Amino acid sequence: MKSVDQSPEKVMNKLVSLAKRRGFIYPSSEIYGGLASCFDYGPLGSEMKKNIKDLWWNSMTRKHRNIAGIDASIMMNPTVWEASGHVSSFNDPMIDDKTTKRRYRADHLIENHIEKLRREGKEDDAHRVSTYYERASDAEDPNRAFYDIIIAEEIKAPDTGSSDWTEVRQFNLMFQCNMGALADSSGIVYLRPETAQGIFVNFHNVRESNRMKVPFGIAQIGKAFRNEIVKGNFVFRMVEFEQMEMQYFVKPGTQVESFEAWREERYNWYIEKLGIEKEKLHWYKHDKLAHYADLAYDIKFEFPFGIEEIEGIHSRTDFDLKQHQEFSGKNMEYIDQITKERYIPYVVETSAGCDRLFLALLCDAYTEDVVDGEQRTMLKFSSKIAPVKAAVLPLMKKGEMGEKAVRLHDELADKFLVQYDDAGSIGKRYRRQDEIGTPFCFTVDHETLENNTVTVRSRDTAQQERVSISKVQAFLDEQLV
RNA sequence: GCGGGUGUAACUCAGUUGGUAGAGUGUUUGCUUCCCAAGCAAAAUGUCGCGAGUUCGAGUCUCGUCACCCGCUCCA
Repeated sequence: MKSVDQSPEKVMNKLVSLAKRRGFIYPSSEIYGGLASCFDYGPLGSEMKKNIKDLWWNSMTRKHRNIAGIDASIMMNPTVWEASGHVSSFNDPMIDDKTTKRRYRADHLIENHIEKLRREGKEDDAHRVSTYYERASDAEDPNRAFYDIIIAEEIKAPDTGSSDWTEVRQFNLMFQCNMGALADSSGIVYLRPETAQGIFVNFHNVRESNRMKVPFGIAQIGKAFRNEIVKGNFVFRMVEFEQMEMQYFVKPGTQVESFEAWREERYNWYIEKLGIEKEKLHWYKHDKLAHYADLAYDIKFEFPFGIEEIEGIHSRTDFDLKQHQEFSGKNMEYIDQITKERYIPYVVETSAGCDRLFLALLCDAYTEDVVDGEQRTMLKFSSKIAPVKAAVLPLMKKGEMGEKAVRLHDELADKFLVQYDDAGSIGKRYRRQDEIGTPFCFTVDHETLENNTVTVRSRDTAQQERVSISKVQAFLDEQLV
């Protein structure tokens, strides 16, 4: 009964409006017109996100004796990002051609132009442009200066010959900010574009304090920031997002074996722990590898807008630790005390997008069906991730039913997130809970007053059974495992 | 980034040739003593995305801007 007959935009629109109406996700700073690609988690959203993170954290740290969790700072010594390659490989002045929609490095265009002039024997022109170019690089606004040269020299795109230029913009995926009161380059720090580096720089700290032996892992949940050019698809691609990452350090040569083991474990987590439909998960093998990787697979999910990545499992080799050894001058080797071997460990990374997973679960759970001839909207969350675990509803709010229901609610609230609702007809209250994915409703009714049992109404089937009021907590305990 | 579309109540939307803002749903309160969005009565909620301009007068026309959606493009 999934709404497969609906167009993708329809489903996404419904999800976005449901998410806002019921307090899962709001646009950020909405009263000021919002901010591109930023969203806030509301009361239900933040509870659900916490459930996701707790599940991940427990299965990745507590269930593994050789994995420890950390929470590194978002801002780090800027040299970290030089070592990781983030500064050098994505910090370029770019210019777009509006007609051909191609993008070029502005500095490359000018350098090529100078070379071309030399080849054509126009040494004077080449020298002149070259002088401008050198000055431009040191100018207060190099982008503007590059742009002025490109326009003045009528530089055209090398491949298309077109020259319908936009402004020159600095394209850096990292957000910069200034630490300290002075806004000069000396105080520049970055908001981390990935959480992984916080783990790598703490390799020895964690190994030492937790007496870790290879193979071991370090896990972390935290925010990362990317100044994306393309934003959109609700919370799928945000500039501020939360990663759930684990870096697993292994002996060189054993990385493939470890990689396969993690692939299997991570895939199964989605199906077994989160209850995502297997048919909606897909593997994607990277053919083009990032500079640090020797093997990379993504777990993708069938969103209404396409099949997109929710987790990457990458074999990162010893690239990161090696880089940090070189840039920091600190030895990043691991010493095996038994075999006396010394080596820089290889790393297998599992990196999941928390917000993407949130969205995947929302999409996966969205269901429209018919109960007694009436259409209903329901979020069929697994009970572990459902934000509200149960609702307590007095059939009638006045009198003894209301009092008993309040007592039951208060009792359950010690342990579970439960809602109390006495407004409107009982049917309407069930539908309210269906819409936010609450697995169970306990209704205090006439029979409760006679024999202290309540009606348990289950979300998925709308079926009812009776359970003793004293056993409600045990019932939930059992159902929510 | 480019092109197209959209923006009015919490949600979905209407709003005529420019003349002081509407509906349905939802929410709240009361009644109804209730097991799947029932009914009756009442109420609250609006920077008409934002800013300029034209006009005696702008939700409506013009320009700019922001946000979202679709397509393309890009993507460590």
